[in-house]
Amino acid sequence: MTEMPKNYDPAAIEAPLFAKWLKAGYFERDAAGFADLQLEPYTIVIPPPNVTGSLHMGHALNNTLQDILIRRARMQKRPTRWIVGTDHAGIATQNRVESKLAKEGLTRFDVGREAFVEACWEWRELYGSTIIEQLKGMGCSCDFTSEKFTMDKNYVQAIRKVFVDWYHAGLIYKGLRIINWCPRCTTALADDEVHHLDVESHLWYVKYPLVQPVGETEYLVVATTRPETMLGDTAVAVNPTDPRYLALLAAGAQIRLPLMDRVIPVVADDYVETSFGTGAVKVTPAHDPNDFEIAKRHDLPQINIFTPEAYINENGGQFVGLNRDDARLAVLAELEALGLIDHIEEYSHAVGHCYRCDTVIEPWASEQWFVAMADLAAPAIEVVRDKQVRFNPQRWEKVYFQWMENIRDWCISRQLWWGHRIPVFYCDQCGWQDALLEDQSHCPVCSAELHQDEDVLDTWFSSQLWPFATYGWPGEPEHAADLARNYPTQVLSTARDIIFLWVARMIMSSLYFLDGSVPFADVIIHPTVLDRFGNIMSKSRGNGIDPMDLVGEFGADVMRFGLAAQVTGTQDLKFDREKLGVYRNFATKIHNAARFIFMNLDGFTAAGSTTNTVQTPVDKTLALEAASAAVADSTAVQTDISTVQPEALTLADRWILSRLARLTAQLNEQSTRFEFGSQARALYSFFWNEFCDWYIEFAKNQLAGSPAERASAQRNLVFVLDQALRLLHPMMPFLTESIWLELPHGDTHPSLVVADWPDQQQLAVYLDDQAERSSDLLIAVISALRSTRARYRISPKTALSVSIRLTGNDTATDARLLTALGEQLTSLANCQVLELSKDASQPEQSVIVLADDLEIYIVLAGLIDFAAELARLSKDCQARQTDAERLQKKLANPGFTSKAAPEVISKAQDDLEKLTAEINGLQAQIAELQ
RNA sequence: GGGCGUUUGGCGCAGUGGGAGCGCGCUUCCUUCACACGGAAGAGGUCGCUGGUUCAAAUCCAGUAACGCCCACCA
Repeated sequence: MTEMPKNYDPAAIEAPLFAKWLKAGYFERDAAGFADLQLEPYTIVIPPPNVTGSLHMGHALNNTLQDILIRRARMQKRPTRWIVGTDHAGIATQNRVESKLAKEGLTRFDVGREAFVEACWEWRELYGSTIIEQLKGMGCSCDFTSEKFTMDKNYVQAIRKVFVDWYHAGLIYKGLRIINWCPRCTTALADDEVHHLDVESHLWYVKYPLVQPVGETEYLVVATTRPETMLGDTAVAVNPTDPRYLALLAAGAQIRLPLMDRVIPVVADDYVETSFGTGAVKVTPAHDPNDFEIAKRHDLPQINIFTPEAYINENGGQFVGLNRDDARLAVLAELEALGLIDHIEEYSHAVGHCYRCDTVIEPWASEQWFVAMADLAAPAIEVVRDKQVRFNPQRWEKVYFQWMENIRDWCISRQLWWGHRIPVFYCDQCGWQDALLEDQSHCPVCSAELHQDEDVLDTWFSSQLWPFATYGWPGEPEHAADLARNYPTQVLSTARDIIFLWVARMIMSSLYFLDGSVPFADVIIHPTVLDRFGNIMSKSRGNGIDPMDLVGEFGADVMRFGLAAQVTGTQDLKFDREKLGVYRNFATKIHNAARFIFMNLDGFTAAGSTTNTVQTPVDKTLALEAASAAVADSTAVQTDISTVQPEALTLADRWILSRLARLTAQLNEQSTRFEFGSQARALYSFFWNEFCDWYIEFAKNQLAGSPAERASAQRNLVFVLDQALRLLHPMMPFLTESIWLELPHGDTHPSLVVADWPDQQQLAVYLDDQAERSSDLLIAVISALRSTRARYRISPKTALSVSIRLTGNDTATDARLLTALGEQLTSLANCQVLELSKDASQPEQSVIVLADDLEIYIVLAGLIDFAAELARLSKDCQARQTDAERLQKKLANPGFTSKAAPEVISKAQDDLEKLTAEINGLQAQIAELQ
């Protein structure tokens, strides 16, 4: 590879690489034979996106995180599978197809149920793969060979089994309740499918005349936010203890309901708060859940005044045919005309909206199917309490508990056509009814024709089975072994708004149907992706960003890394596309580091590098203890990570290898806690600030040195790059693969996708505190020289002389380390070292720069600006004096010396001593300059 | 009404008991043979506020303010 362009071009490499990976079968369970079948399988089920959907930023983030986990597990050789598929999304899909029909002037009723469902399937065939293709575009390594769908054949069987079992266990029942009705979707919704939004409205105080005045009282005033529902009022309720109404109650007062001319009672009910409004509540049993309960207690009739589309029906007298908004205006106008509006207050309250179409929900009395939740919830609470299922971050378990402990029965019937039809069959002849696993046409009792329930099930009723229905459950026995080996899955990653809708229900159904096993060990609740101002991204705000646009502009790797890097445990993610520029720069940096290495590999082959002839250390003065010995022993590092063996010959080599070992350990540790942001930052700073900024610079000297030095530098550059690419691969799969395939690492794996994850244990032999110390010393000296040059505008071409006085605790070691780095000092800072010892003296005409454990004297004969230098020294001295005073005060404090940890005290003492010496030195120099 | 989260340099964020870090932006210098999507050197913060615990608080506790999110049937 000789002609690498300066900039990384993702568009050119991503699609072909992905196609190659797919063709090779790397994403399938046994990863084309590379997985170690002895290891525990690693499975994630994707939260199935809606077939109607296209990728949004939340998906982009969520699927990035899952792919990071999956790719890493795959490189660790666990049998890995990321199960992918789509959700039939009852309401959403039905809405799409209905609006398509509407364009032809048709409704679903015009075409009929069968043809409509057929149209839904066609729609899915046409558009259902959009989001799957987008996942591929992001580089997601799902097992695309067996895509699942929540209406697959076996899935239908799963649904029926669950329904029938629960029905026969008495957990599913039908009942007349006030449910949430969406008049646009014309279906019932579950409580958690309703979004409550605060709406600025009014509280209307309406006079309800008594049939017979009680004393002076001729009417009651009721307060309401929904005056139009008065058409369905069947009582007025007051609190039985309310002194204002005791006389009325005693007299058995009755109301003549305005506009409807209906006589309704005044009832006493504890539900009524005396402090709100007038303490008198109009009771509309068919359109309010509380009123429904009051009506049950007082045996009041229910009058439904709405059609399914929320128009006033025939029970609404003169207002029949009006929609609910017009009805409100008309009712108010009429009441006003009759002088029955007492007064009006501004009032803001929460109003339910459909989570699919945003229409205002109508509480509606209706017969629906429910799941009794209490018995299912109890064990599901337990498994989270005893950590069989862990929430990450943990605080989300509180949200889960809160909901589960107050759980209400789940309305599962939907008045839709697209979905799993409720498998309950009725006989009109004899009244027989049952839930059946297989369709049946005739009554087993009287042989009359049966008919099936018209409703379909809530989409979440099928989604809850996703972790095991995707394994073919209950299609035993062929899937039983698969399920036994691979269940539970490892991780479920999702957004927080889905904890109730989905996560909780998967846990409950899994516990019930899979012998008490949980569906996954860890739940990751990832941050919400907000726009750059911190607003939720939404269609109505128009502030959404299409992830595929980002992939087009920056490449999938940059988007993935950028998203992962911004994940924290506590904050939502304010996403600014401009910020991706940072990560594009990082990708370019990686690209160019690789480019540099490729340009310097003349004469290098991986095969040549595998001869374990370790070169004699270049600097023999460095009889460096442990690390060198360990590395010289060729058995210390196995050859199955990469066949290129590094050589820790110089301090720089030892340093970068030590840092690499530390990074690997750190990533492994953070990964267990799902800390994606800190992993990304660790990778970023290792690669850029350590590998590129320093190691590659060090290596340039070695590359220009003897053939032995050059060969050693080459193999170390290849080794570290190879390892870094492995560590980066889960986050940036394309870029890393494109480089890795060209790199002569000697590894025979055909792709980084199935190569080995760096082995923390094997790398641990490179941990080397001394080498890390050496880089601190070197960097301190180089920085001192560079900043001095900058201050006095001294050209980098002007060679400088320095003397270094060592002031640390182990000056012998420091001297040795710095001596060994002399060559690096010369080339990176263009200087020569005059003296290096604990007794070094300050040369004539030099400036002093202090660093940790070093006093650096830089000879600047004829170059010093005395005024500037004096100012700088004074400032430096002052800062140190402030620190010294603080330490003196601290050490003089008996509380500190008696209570603080001994090491903390001795550190403070050391620091003070050091500071005092430094201050003396600085003052001497200041005196000299003055 | 209840719960959760956030508040650290201009902006976006790390940092959980021993004297604050990163990226962007900003200032100055450098187009020298990986990278100007670059390199080098700098400036910039009394860690929302008040009180407490502690020898020691950005970090623990209490209170308070602002912002955000979730749950909740006062019409």
